[in-house]
Amino acid sequence: MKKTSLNDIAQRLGVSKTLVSMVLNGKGKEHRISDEVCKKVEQVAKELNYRPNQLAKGLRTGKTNTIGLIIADIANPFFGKLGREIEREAARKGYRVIFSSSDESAEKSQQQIEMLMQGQVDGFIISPPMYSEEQILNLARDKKPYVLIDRYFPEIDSNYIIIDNQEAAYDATMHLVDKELKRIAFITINADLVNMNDRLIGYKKALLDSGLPIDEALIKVLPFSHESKDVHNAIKQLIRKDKKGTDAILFATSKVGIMGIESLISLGINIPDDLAIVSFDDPDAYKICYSPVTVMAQPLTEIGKMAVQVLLSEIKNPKSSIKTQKITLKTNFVIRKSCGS
Amino acid sequence: MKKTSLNDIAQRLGVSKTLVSMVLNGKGKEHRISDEVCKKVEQVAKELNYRPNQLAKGLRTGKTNTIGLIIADIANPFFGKLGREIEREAARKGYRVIFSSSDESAEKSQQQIEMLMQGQVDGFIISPPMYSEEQILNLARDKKPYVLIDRYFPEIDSNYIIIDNQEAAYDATMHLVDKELKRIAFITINADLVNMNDRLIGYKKALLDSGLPIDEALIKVLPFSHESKDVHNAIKQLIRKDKKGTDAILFATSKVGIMGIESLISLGINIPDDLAIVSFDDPDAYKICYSPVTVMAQPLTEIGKMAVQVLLSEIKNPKSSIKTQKITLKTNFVIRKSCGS
DNA sequence: TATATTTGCTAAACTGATTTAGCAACTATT
DNA sequence: AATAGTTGCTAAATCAGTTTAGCAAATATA
Repeated sequence: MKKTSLNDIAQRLGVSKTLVSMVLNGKGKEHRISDEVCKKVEQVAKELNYRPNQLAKGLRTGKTNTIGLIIADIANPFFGKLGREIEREAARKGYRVIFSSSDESAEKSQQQIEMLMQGQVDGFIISPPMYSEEQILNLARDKKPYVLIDRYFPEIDSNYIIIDNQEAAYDATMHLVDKELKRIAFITINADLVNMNDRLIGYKKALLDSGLPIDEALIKVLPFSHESKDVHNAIKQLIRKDKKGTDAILFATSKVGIMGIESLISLGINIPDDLAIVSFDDPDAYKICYSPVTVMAQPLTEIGKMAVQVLLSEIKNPKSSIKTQKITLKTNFVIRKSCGS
Repeated sequence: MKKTSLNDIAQRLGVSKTLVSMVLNGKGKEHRISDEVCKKVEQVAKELNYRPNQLAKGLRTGKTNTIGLIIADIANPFFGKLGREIEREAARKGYRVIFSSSDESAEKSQQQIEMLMQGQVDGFIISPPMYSEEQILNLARDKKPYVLIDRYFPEIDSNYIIIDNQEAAYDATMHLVDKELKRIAFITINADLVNMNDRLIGYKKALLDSGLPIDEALIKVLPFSHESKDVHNAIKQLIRKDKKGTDAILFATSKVGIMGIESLISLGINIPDDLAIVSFDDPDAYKICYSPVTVMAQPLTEIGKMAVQVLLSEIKNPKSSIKTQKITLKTNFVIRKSCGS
């Protein structure tokens, strides 16, 4: 049972495949094909269960209706949820999505972009790893539509959808300040990424605006490829009894936060009585902690939708690439028990 | 800056594109192309940064080096992690992965399969939703390679990779029995899927083998599209003080388990003192509960690897479709605090 | 020396669609 | 009646590769 092609339909009806193609693309009227013939073509197409070969179509038209999505790790719930939203919106617009996890490695992301550049995707949605500026510039040079998400490169004029990281960190910190907490720690990762930087800036700004000192001992920058033990060490340093101690911790990512809570539990620290915590992102895990975690949740549905929309607008109207779309969304602050309600 | 094609290379060297194609596919020797020419071709290809157009290649060869993955929901950490493993193994073998979330809907899965059947994937890895037997049979009829994961249809002879759900549920239940817990509840979902059925069977079998009665009041079958409130109601019924109460709960999925724990927390139930719990699957959330959850973890890396390997073996050697590969893997029982000890 | 084989390469067909250019046959206009 | 325009359709080019069949020249064999 071979797949039916345009030619099969054409031959069966004794017409040209040109005609069949036109009719099935809804251009029958436009090309003045008689109604009678149009109907016959459509009927036979249905009968033979015709599905156009997307490869042939793509080869000829240069469009594949496929989006390449490059994120850090699809197993990370943050990217999983974001990926789902992107998939959903793309499907709504008739697009498929190819996922690739870059593990935050510029090298892998480079390989993946190259692989997908070989005529298989119409554009990219990318959460670019550190030091991948070159790749992004290459995309622009090759006139391949793309949108960055989660972070961007300030020195590159590109489309992007991000959240206001500075403001989010500022608000989260201020919430802790308002609870009369004085020694507020910040645990983040050593990533040379604009979003991480902005979170640090927001945190510091909030302290400054509140007249609190910025104590470098309270700012823990974990190695980029951080593991449980790195977080555990940082936390042990923060809660050392002989030092002045810590009243609260702001976690820069949920990955760090989850490890952090694991660590705090193992140390017998009571949240929020001994220590208040607030974290970026909102994984399920935070809802079933003994003290559910107050979070700065990202509007994943919005981000996904906007990313697809911006990308498609660029795919469909390449001239618009003159003016890039830079979109900053608001976060949702969700107050739970972890910072003392 | 147009993309360079085979022809560009051929013209620049004054040779045929046939030759260039042969050389770049490593068939220079085989076709007795002189070493000198081979070298020149390779050099120019590198110079012009030549990347073959995969659409053209796919059109001619009928191979796309792409796998279609259809799962319930990529935002669900279970499928996220599994997807990641599949992606990893596929990449290792030079394959890309197109993800599609079916939301456990046969209709959506049908649409997605159809979409991807249009010449874009070489084969499928599918976690088939209920009542999608027809689609699977169609795949077989169209001679499209595929592998089922997580569940399968007993009446269809197909490749699949699953875990031993009966044994897993049996062991989990037995662990609770060994703790001298008598009234062991089972919360599952109303899914007409072989994996869910097997879990129920394993649970019942363990009770029988232990001489414990099977009390239907302890078996809560939630609606298929279950929400928090469904779980909450089930749990309220289980712990009603006027009834005999419940000593332990076995959750059939982590989605149910997470909602269940949320519910138990809100009701002020202490785990494991008031109630022991064990769950299938092992999301991050279970590690940072107040009482980290004892789980029956699935070997996701194994499942992903095997799925890709079985699929590729079938893609590369279609005759082997005579004998299907049915693989059942062992689960890992991870004992944590949630069931005492 | 004549024939057979090997070497090194190419032309053309093919995959399955879209798109351009254009051809009959018929109708309308002058 | 001659010209112009419309209607309804098709042939062929095109996208960028792979693959088949085969050719001329060089070399080997009888």
